[in-house]
Amino acid sequence: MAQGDTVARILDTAEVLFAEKGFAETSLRAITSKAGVNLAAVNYHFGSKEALIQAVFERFLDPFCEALARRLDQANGETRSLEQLLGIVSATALEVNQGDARQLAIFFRLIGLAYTQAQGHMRRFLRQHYGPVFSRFLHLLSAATPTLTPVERFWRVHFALGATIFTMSGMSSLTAICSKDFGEAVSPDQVNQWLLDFVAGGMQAPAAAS
Amino acid sequence: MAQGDTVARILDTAEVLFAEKGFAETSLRAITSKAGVNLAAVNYHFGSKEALIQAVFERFLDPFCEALARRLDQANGETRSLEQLLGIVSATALEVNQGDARQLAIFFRLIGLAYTQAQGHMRRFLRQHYGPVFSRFLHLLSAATPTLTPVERFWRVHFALGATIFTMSGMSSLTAICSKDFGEAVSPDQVNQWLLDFVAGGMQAPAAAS
DNA sequence: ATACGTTTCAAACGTTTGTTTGGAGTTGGG
DNA sequence: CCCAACTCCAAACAAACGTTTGAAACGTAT
Repeated sequence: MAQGDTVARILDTAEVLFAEKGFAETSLRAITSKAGVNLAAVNYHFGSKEALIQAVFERFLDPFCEALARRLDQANGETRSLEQLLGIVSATALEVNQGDARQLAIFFRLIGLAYTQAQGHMRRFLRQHYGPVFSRFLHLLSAATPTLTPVERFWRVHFALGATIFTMSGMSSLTAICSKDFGEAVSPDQVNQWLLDFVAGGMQAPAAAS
Repeated sequence: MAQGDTVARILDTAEVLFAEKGFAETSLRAITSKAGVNLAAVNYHFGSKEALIQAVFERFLDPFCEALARRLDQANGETRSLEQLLGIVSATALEVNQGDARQLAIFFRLIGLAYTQAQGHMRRFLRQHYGPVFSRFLHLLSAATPTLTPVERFWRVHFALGATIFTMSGMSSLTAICSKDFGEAVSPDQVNQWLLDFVAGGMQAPAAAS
């Protein structure tokens, strides 16, 4: 057993198991035994299970938000279409996961879990740490969808978030079903492109007369 | 305490608590104490916690699928546009929940949980019981979106599912944020209409040249 | 009134959970 | 060389979990 970085081994294993089964369904014993470290290591290095969960999120969300901010800076001043803006987010997600499909699925699955399983402290943590970047993106999005009212845009953003998170977090099982039913394997890049088409179409859809 | 229907009281309470916190995070003690029944009542009437979860799903999914099939029958033969088809599903969801916004949120939250937290037996149960209705809807959807390839339609359906489930399941907290940020309260019906616009736009979006 | 099937109840069952403990290894500077 | 700081580990901790038990309470037909 390669000793040394117990912390990294715990984070690696916890990330995978959390993505697979959720937070409550993943015990510290499952994590530590699979990681090959002692049970007490989690409480020693992180303090508690909650702190471990936060550490897992920080490790993959910090680089993502930094990379996103960098790309937004880089494309600053240029006139950006909605497609360009969505493409930046997509490219950032691919960049921080180095194009690894498995890790990309974990990435989105964790984000989805944060949204659906987060109780109280987790939501506060996310908003405090990553609120500013999200606000900045929202501001740019406003410029790219000038015909929408703020309220309508608010809701469409969440529709788009739902489509993205939901699909990407279930990517592995969905691609399996897809190739079984249609006999053709689709690449994550292809799905990603289709998702961009869908979201762009939805964001720009005309408001129906009520 | 109104005695008599312990089973219904357990189902009512479990439904709410499951929707709030998920399956694993909701203990039988929390359910039974809030329902005002004895702890052993769950195992006596349902057999196990798993069986209780399935019973909760049956109770709200059976009426929904029956109502959906009825409406699809009723509109049979007519040429149906995509908007009409989506409207039928939406109207069915509203019908079985009697327009109650709170119950509608619970409805979608449970469906979302079934998708994201379901492990093995639950997926099989859902597919066995409700697969046929879903297949039938898919067939009608194919007719309404003739320009899409089967594979592309498959994925766009899941994008739409994600947008719907994700949004509706978080409806209560989202409407709270919305009214806080924009000062105006939006009705669930309004959100529902906006969602239909978004999904229709996404489903009919042109495929981008890669 | 008696007997019977059903339902409710308090209490305990054995597991599993997150967390804590005290001592054994390991490492690097005085 | 030795002390101090850090890390690891087997073991135990209290608490919470789903489940089971046996008796009490109930309504109903005999």
